[in-house]
Amino acid sequence: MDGASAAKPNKRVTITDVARHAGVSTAAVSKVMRNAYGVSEAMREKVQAAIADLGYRPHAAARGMRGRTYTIGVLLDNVRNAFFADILDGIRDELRHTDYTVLIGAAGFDPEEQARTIRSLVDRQMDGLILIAPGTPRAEVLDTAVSTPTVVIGHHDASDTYDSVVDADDLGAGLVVDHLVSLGHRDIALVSAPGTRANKWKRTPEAVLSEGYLHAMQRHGLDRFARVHHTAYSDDGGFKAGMTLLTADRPPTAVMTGADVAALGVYRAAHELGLRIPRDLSLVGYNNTALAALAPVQLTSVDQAGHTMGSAAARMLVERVENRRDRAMQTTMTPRLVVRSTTGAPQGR
Amino acid sequence: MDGASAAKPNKRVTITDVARHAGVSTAAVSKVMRNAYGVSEAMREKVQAAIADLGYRPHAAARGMRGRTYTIGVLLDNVRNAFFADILDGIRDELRHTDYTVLIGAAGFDPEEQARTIRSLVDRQMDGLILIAPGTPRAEVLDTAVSTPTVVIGHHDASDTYDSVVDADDLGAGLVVDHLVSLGHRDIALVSAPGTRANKWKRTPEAVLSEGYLHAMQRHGLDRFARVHHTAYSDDGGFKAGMTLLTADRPPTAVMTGADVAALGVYRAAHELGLRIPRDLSLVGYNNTALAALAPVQLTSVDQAGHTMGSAAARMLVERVENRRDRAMQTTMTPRLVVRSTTGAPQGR
DNA sequence: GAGACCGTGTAAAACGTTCTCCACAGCGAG
DNA sequence: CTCGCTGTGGAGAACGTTTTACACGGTCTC
Repeated sequence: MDGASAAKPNKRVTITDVARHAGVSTAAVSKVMRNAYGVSEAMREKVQAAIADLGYRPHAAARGMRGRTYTIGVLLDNVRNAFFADILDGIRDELRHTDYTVLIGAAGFDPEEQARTIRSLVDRQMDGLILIAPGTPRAEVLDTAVSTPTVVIGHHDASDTYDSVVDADDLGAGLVVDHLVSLGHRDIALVSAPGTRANKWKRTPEAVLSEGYLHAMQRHGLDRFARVHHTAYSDDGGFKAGMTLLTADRPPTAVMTGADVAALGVYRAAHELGLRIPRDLSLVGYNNTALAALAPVQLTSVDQAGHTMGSAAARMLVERVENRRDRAMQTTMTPRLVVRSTTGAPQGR
Repeated sequence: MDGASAAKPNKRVTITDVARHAGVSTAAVSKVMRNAYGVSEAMREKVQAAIADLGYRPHAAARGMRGRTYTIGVLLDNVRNAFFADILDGIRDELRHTDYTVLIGAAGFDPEEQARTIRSLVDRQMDGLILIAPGTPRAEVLDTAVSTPTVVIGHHDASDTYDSVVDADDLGAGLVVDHLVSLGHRDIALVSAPGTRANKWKRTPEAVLSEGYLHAMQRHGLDRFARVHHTAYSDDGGFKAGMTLLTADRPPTAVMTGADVAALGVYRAAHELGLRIPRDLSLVGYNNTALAALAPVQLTSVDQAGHTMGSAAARMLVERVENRRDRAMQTTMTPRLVVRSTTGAPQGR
């Protein structure tokens, strides 16, 4: 292979090296790399041979100074959420055979830190951004979207600046309520995320979910049973919510949650209180993550097609990056109920 | 005016703008930014005021052309592994109050794609790399480590080029075997990952784990019971392994696995075969991920202190990036057994 | 009082690309 | 023969930083 040039240590092969080796100008090499207009077949071949010979890889940072950087940045709050992993897979699969690389910024839940991460991505000259349910003020997102193509996943607030991909969470909530009602439940509680973020997102996934839940309860004439408990989407948050709900005067016979992991927290609470599932309590999660399907769990959940959402987001983003579309658009996915063994008919007690 | 070329409003604030605003040279501003030697107090204040005034943020790509980019790249195969999430948290916490940003490349399991991702990170001028159990040929890692400071997590193969952080997996295996033996088990099987990667890593985590297991079995005089089953670390892989092991002529009374998720697959197999845990089968995972602690699971597992491993890796990497150390080093963490309710005394059957 | 040295600041040369012009050659039309 | 067009290639100016090399004025030392 290249035993000869192995001697020189860490010297990168640059476009100039390629140009010299092929006996052409750097401009020509650049054109070939970007397959831009104005190169003859002969030129293309000559240059490509030189590129292969030298093992040239363009320096992304340098590219970023003038043109594209062929990098897509993804912001998410935490890597632990298996639903996000589905989205990421979708993004990756969509982009696999393109020149784009996906880099992930895991920012944590703190809005300020998320904002910092977004700025970092922009400073690093990402060609486009995919923000998964960002907690930063909407104004900031709008701001960065002006200069960097952006797709927001999760929040239903549309915009003419950024594109968005959402799941019809209201429909999802309806599916769950319908299912539970058809089993005979009437006292159905919802465990949702705290919607108190003072950041101008009006239609967060949790808000839309709650809305759908309330409408569905109303539709079934069960308004008076409706109650929403807000808590963090985590095992612990779910546990606390479960404890509160299940030790109330008139505990619900069914609990639906906005995230699988929270449902498992409720599960733990029920367990601790000596309630059996689904005999004494029916439990439904959301997102249908790998957790839900686990052997000892078998949680009824709502599938959001995270993979599809991810690939849709990636596709939309690339369209924008490559200037093939100049109007904002929204994509909405339809959720599907996956019934497993944590839901059943309520046993009178 | 036309809508097409509309709006290039967002002109970035550059170092030149700051320099002009402060009435100094760009070199001076640069020095202040990097707090380099040779600026008077007055100068520093003047420049910092200008920076604040204009909201200047250095352009990382441009920085990358000459100096640092203040970005650390992390390679991992899949985001789903909760253990990796712990490591990431550790990295993030360590770097939180520094100027560095962490970007994650999730490459999947294909070695070729992992290699491509590593190259991407290098091309994007990362200051340093943290590779979590990379599947790429060792030679390639050594190669990139020459030009970019690199920390390898997981593989026990040491090097004088890259730093490494590992868990004493052999000790971990010993802990598990000791625990199971003390409960009365003798027929203990290990479910490990396929070690057949032809990529020159001799001492992968799985290999060291198997080694530790075999030694421990030997130590207890249980050589003849020792058996290692290789499978992918996934729910499905664990299920298949469980099926094979548990339907054998002389099924083991205890199974330990190299990953929690695989243990849950075995759990599913046992469940399907009508075996109760821990009565008919004791089960131990590895990594003590959030999965293990889940209410319906309560899996005995080995804690690897992923958070600490991550922060150690980050600390070591920054030392290298900032040239505060020029010798390679290895850090080894000590594992700890966390006993939950999937292990118990074997019931003769 | 000459030289060496110090601390502070700047000018200008990189860094590796992209991209806008411009030059040139060949060719068809008038 | 000139003109204008077209298709191909290259020169060179950005892009926003860092860094080197040096200038300048002042102090210290002998």
